[in-house]
Amino acid sequence: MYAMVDCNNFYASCERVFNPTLADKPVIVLSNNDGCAIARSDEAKALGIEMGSPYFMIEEFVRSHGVKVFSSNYTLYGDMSARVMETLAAFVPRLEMYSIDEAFLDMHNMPYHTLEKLGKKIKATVTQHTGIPVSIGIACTKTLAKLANRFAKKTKKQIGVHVIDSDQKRNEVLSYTQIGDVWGIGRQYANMLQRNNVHTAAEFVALPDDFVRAHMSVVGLRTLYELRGIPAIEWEFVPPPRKNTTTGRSFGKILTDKAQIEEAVSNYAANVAFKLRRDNTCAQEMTVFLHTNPFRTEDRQGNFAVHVQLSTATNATGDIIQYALKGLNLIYRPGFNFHKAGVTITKIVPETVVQANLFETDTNVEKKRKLMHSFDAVNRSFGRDVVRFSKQGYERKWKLRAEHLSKRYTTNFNELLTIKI
DNA sequence: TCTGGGGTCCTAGGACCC
DNA sequence: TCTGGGGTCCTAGGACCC
Repeated sequence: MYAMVDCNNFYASCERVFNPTLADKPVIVLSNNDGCAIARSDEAKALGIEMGSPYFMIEEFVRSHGVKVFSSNYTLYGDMSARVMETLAAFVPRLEMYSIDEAFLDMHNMPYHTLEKLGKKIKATVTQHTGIPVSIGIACTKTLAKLANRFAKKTKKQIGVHVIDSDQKRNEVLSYTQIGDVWGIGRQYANMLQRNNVHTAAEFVALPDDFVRAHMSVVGLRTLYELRGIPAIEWEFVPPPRKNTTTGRSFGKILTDKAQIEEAVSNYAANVAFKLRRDNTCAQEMTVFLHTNPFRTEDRQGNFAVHVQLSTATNATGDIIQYALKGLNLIYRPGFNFHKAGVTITKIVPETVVQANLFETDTNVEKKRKLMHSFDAVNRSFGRDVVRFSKQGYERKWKLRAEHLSKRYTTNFNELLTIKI
């Protein structure tokens, strides 16, 4: 059996933990650049604020309804996530962290009649340890556990736990679940299925295998089996190595000036280099991209990208910045209103492979590695990037907006929660 | 003025090889 | 009538997830 544990309205819940006055108030959390609403408390959902609503469109509404607004504070959410995961891990032999706010728990060998009770215990303990409310679904496949989780959230809010341990309970959840709410079935497939008179998960499981294979490939077939109670999606207790990694962002405002774009791209490159070092990997190939804003229909549009081969795989910030700027130089055109840029590492290799390369000609490799090690250590100790490369600049005209940022309560000594007594 | 960011997997089709 | 057959590798595009 699989338990799917999912934090309710995770980002909004994190903000509430450190500000109890928000307890029953509508709360939303905005995406990078304060662009869209990406997390909403139940109260905010009840007001009709949709997932992904552009903030500038709902700003008036939000103000007049007393909705509390936060910019994304990923440092805080990441740390809270680690605390939730740590709590969950104590209950089971193995756990798969599926996303920042979700985990599958291995409930293998646990007697059916104890599952509901255990679920409740897990939920209560997470609340006690972290203050984050969770919902739990338990079933014999991952996809059914996901559905059970959603069922618990929607129909058993107070209990927050639902176990599918019989055909009757499985049928109940399948009939309840709209086809588009099934894990693995997105908007395109939901539309296609509805055109074929399939509206619920129960109707979906009755489809012939051939139909699903033909219209939804083997991925759809896996979902079909999973809903029938046959496990078809493997455990991933150890996350597989990344195949690519991106740092790309919208600028805080439109940029046309090459020097400013270079500064932004240098910072994205530095960030990507940091991620590589954190994972003990190096970049072998990268893509640099530069986009205009598709919403500004009055502007001339252009999406430019170039693929860059690195002569030697590296994760040194200086090297990565150099390659990224070389790429940028190839794609930059004057006369466009640029809005977003980024660096994607498209071929990642383990650090150890690079070190073992007999044909390595760059004698500075070891020196650079030590330099970057100290570089990271210093920045880590300050909790921000105090040591920087000159190309990263200090003007930061491209910088993101974050006008509603909460504090990093759990990871920065200068931002601890203070209580007046 | 203002519309997020970061991933994965599968398939079809073309290039190329013997 | 009848235009080989069987592979591999790569890429672009489309679908999905949070």
